[in-house]
Amino acid sequence: MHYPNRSSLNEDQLKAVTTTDGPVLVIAGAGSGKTRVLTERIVYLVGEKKVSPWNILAFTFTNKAALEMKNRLERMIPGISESLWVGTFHATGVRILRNHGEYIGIQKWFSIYDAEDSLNLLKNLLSKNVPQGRLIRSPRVLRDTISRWKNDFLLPEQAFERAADNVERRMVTLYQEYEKELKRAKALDFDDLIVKPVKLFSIHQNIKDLYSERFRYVLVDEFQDTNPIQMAFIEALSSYHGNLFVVGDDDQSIYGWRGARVEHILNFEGLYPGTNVIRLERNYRSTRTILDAANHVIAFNKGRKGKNLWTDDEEGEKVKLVVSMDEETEAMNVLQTVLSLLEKGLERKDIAVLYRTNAQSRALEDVLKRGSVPYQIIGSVSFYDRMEVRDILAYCKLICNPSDLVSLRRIINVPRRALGKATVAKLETLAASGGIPVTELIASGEYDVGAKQKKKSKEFLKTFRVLERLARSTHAAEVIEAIIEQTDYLKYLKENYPDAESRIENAEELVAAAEAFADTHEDATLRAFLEEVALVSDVDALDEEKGLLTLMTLHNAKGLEFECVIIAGLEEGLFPHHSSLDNLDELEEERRLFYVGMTRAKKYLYLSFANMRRRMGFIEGETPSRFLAEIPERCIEGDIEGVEIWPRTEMGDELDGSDELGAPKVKGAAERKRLEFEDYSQEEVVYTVGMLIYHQAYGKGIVRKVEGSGKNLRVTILFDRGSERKFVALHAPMRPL
DNA sequence: ACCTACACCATTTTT
DNA sequence: TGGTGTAGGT
Ligand SMILES: Nc1ncnc2c1ncn2[C@@H]1O[C@H](COP(=O)(O)OP(=O)(O)OP(=O)(O)O)[C@@H](O)[C@H]1O
Repeated sequence: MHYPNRSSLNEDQLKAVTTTDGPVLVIAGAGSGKTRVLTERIVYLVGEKKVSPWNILAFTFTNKAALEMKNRLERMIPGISESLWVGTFHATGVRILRNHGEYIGIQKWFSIYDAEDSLNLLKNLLSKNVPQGRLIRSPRVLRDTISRWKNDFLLPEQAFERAADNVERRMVTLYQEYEKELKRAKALDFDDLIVKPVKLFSIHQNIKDLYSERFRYVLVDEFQDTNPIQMAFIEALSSYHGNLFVVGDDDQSIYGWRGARVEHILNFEGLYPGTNVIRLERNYRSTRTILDAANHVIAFNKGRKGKNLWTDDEEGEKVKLVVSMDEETEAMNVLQTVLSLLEKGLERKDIAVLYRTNAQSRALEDVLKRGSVPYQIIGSVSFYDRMEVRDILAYCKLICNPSDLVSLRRIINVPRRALGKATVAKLETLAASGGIPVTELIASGEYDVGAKQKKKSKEFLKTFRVLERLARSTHAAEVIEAIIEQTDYLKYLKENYPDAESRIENAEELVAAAEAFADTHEDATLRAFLEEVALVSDVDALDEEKGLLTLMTLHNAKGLEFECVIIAGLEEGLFPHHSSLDNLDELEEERRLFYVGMTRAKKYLYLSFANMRRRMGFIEGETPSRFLAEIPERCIEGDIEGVEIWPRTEMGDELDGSDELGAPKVKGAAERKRLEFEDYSQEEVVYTVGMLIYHQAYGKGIVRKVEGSGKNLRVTILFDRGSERKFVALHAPMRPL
């Protein structure tokens, strides 16, 4: 067989596949086949250039993408995936640390902390530092800041230099203490999985050489969303041979908020002189109309490399705009749309509903349940985030790593063992001064607590020892079963939670997950299972077999494609989101996100907008997203299932007089309709209890309650139709009667 | 130590 | 609207 399979690649793709040596930058537009290029390139290297798969390292954005790539490669060249490294940055980092972490004092079986574990650690830290602790109000902000520093490759010292004020300097101090605590717990947080390998490479040149000499070819997917620490990781790993191949699309950079730098792709040639730049501009995914619409939207962004994405595909159907009264109606319209598409012969797995925020999934979920359309939600509350699952996993982590304080704190009193805050704090300090894990302290018996807590703590240790021994001799599923049994966890759930039933199901599902893990992995130890669990992402759970309609955020949809895409919630303040409205860079990132969403669609694209939406408990009037006005009129139509189309005007008009951030001043009917809403708010209406009002959407009602004042004036209305709702008076489309 | 009630506040997106 | 943190009672 000859590699590559030339008939399945166009000229540019072929060039990207066969340009093997030196730095190569592939600017791959949406749907231009970069997945195919990446795969074929590896096949070409191994099949034609006789490169050993052992010498190849490829980074993907998700574990699922890595698995799919391995499977595809395996089909083409059986046996290839055994020695080839394909994975996410984090998975690769873990692999390196398990092998060589000991060189920088990381024990082989460190715990991996996810965002919630990190948060718990920080909360505990803050509670210990009462006096200064007040300077930092939100542990979440602290956690995100530290994470951001790590992703920016800023060690505490460097972060301190840049700290702008006392609050930030205090955060740096806490960053340092947090690092110490992690070390004490023999744990790494998620960001460390890349930070530590980079540190390892910088301290031990020989280890760096070991890897970079091995990896003659390094490939990176989704390069536009790499952050500085990942870049340092890539640089180190490709340093010896310099055959670095990166693929990305500056127009699809959507993770700037967590430190990703588009500059990596924009300045790549400067960083790597002699780079071969290849552009893939032929789109194989979408219809001409969808591509036309998406191209126009993204053209509103300044500061892009610019590309001319084209397709030979048919014109296809127009983009459809659906307007609804409120989010419930929107959900119902989505359901209607889905049902009509199914009638047309599409399958559920061909349809995705995308939205900006996870909160939007609720209304959709309710309606889909009632409509009995089988669906899956990616993200939101992930299975591994459930309290009961986390409890059991905390037992697992503690068993593998008794120093893991965060896990210990979580479960030492779950189920209740009379070991409360005071007792645990005492045990912790004592253990810390002896430099031993709390479990060992209990074993030594050298601690002074109440008689009851001493007895209970000994009992806890006994259970722990049994589980520890079990973990050494058997696989994960059995250990987890034993945890549930030995601790009488299900009884605890029944006695303390009214919704115990579903929690018990989740506990059982965790056992099933561990069993499934054993079926597919040679190493099914508890440690291996924990590692897998720590690294899974939400999209990894995406199911394409069971024929499910898919609901997920636009971020999660990156890299995927569907026959039909429905994007919900196209409203100012939601998409683009509030927080990005006063910053051009962030606004442009929102636009890229919209672009990513649009370009997921192969044949059908629906855009949905609601006139009202519940936000933080209140109902607010919404105006259509500026992004809608950026779609040329020729590409879009409305009137789906009897819903009125949002009236639109010509592009030129819309651009005219747009403000600095590109918010178009829409003229014509759309503007008129919007003004109708805003007119209400301009009258300074004084609402009093008992006043009769008319609401644009809900009809007549009576004021039941008035709270707050000015911008925050809230009124509760009981409508003649029977419902009672609360509004922000300023935004509500209503007037007194 | 543990439970309940209440006040507060946050909400963007996640490997 | 909801989840979380805390005060006060048992
Ligand atoms: N040479 C080709 N001929 C025909 N179809 C192709 C070719 N290359 C790729 N495709 C098809 O184009 C579609 C998009 O490919 P792929 O998912 O790799 O795009 P992508 O570049 O990763 O897009 P994005 O950046 O938007 O995620 C796929 O369905 C793929 O099968």
